Amino acid sequence: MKITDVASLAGVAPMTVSRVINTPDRVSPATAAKVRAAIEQLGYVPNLIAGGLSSRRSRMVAAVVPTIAHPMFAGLIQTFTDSMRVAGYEVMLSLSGYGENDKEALLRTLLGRRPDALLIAGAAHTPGAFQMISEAGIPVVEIWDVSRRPIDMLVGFDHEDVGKAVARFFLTKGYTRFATISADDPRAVQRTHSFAAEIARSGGTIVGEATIAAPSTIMAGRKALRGMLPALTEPTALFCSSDLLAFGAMTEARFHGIPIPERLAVCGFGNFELSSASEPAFTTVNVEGAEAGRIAAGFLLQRLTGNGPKVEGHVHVPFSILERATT
Amino acid sequence: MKITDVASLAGVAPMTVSRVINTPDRVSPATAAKVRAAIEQLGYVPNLIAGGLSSRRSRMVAAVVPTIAHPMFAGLIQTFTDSMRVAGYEVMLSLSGYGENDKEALLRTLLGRRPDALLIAGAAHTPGAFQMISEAGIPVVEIWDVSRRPIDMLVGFDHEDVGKAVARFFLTKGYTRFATISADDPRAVQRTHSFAAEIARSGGTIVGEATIAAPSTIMAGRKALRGMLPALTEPTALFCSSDLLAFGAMTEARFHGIPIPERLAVCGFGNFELSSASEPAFTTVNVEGAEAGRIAAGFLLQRLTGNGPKVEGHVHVPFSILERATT
DNA sequence: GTGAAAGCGCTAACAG
DNA sequence: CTGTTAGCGCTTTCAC
Repeated sequence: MKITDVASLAGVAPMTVSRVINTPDRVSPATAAKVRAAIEQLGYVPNLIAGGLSSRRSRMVAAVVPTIAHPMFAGLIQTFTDSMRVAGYEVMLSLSGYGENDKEALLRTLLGRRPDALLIAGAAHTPGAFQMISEAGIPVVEIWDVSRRPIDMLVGFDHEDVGKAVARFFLTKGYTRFATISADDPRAVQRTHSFAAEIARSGGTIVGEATIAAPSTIMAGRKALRGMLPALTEPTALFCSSDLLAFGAMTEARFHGIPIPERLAVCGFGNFELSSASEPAFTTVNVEGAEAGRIAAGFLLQRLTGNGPKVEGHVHVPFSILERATT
Repeated sequence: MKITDVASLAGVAPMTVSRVINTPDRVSPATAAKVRAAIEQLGYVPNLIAGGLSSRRSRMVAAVVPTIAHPMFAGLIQTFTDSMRVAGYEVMLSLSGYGENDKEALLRTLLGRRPDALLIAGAAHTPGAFQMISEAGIPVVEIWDVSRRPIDMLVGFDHEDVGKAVARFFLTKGYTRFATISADDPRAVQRTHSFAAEIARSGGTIVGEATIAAPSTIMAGRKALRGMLPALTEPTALFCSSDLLAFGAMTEARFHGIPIPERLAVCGFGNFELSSASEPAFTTVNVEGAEAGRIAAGFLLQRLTGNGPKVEGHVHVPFSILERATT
């Protein structure tokens, strides 16, 4: 079933059918109705592959994120997809995982489908990946990470700022002993190191440090806390690189009769539903993923529709510490 | 940068470049090396759009699932994507949400890109959707739900069997009073109704029934349990349509001093990490999503590679009740 | 093992 | 407002 079939049934030229589908304003209502009837009758589904080849616009954008299990990414992808869809672009979602192993191969097949734009998380691109993206000649938004040298546009936040802010938050509350549980992915490590550095700068003591292999799980949090049990004889403030780790740590702490927050204060990261809905609700860092998705879509659309000047998109997404019952 | 550029740099015909990329066996090693050098030098990324139009094979399959927040779907998509990728197919993932509102529009744009195959969750297709899928002329696997009349192939399980199995499980343990908390999506309702029917058939009493709007959340579980507090004066067995609801219910119950499992036995659904890693770990129903993904990919690939007879794929995915500390 | 010609289904560009 | 012509970049098919 192709456009010529519809055209001959409706008694018009193929180009007119194309116009009815893509630019209905430029067709008289009468012929449009005829064409639509033919489309309906034949169950015609336009071949976007052919259309894309001809127009050099795929009406599709590629999005690469490590996971959407994280609420920040889930929210981001949700609003990004919604915003792009409204503007007539479909989002092709690829989950890259946290390993950077075959990202170049992934990019090759992705770019081979000639997306009109690219959203990509994590700025740790290999030189090859960097070059492929640059040479694709499409607008690019990098998210999640504040890179030293963005390829094009950027919507992110500084992970070091987060670690520092949590440290200051704890210090202001008067804590002097601290511990961390962190996944080993680069961003989590950045947050954790920055936290530790700020603590050290202020004369605090780190009494426990645990690192677990990404991705974070509740069980990993439980196990990590079990390992630092001996250090928790005096009041300690714990910063976890994920709410899952924080929840696991709290679960294990309660299991061992450690009072929260009296003996163990806890702050997580991510604002998972778990952080607000479990008992006690725990303090965490919230990053506005949904807002980031909207901003990223806005940047790309501004380029794609070509209105106005070439924007130099570069935005820091706000984050905030949500204080709850564990600090 | 196109295939003719590579061809002229390598001093061969475009067709030879195409062969080096797609069927390297049919090219002499010497010319292949020349061509590969040219590809490398130019940073050539083949245009899969053009290739797809010409060959009528997009090397892409579309997958439609309501969400990947659910571990069953997450596992399914993971193994499905891996299996297809190994066979040379990219997966285009679309999240449809639980509403069936604009599924037809979604399908139209999806099928417009001419995927070579389709994986689709939930069998509640509108007549229009059903027709579009049938007429696409590609292999289709429906998952998650055992439909009355599958479009093509099917990998699923019977939600009514799950409800019944959980009812029998509770009955065998000697419970006589029961309650349910269920999301209002069709599959959850099926499980819950089947559970209630089996309980009624065996003379048990349903002392509480709560329905919440999908998607399930921990908070909704807490709130639902709060509403049935007056009914929980005697030992009761609770079946929740999701582990999130079950965790919420348990959290609220403990908050009100209701002993688990003495006064409230709990069984969830989904085998989220929460069910095994929280304290106490709770009983739940596990569905082998990962296995389902592998099976679905196998079905599709058997059709796509065209080896052997036309399979009539129709499989029930196994589920099991994982008994833990709450029953 | 390699090349030449033709065309996949659609739309840009230009006429009328 | 509608139609015609000429490709988009690749692969199929057939020759050599």
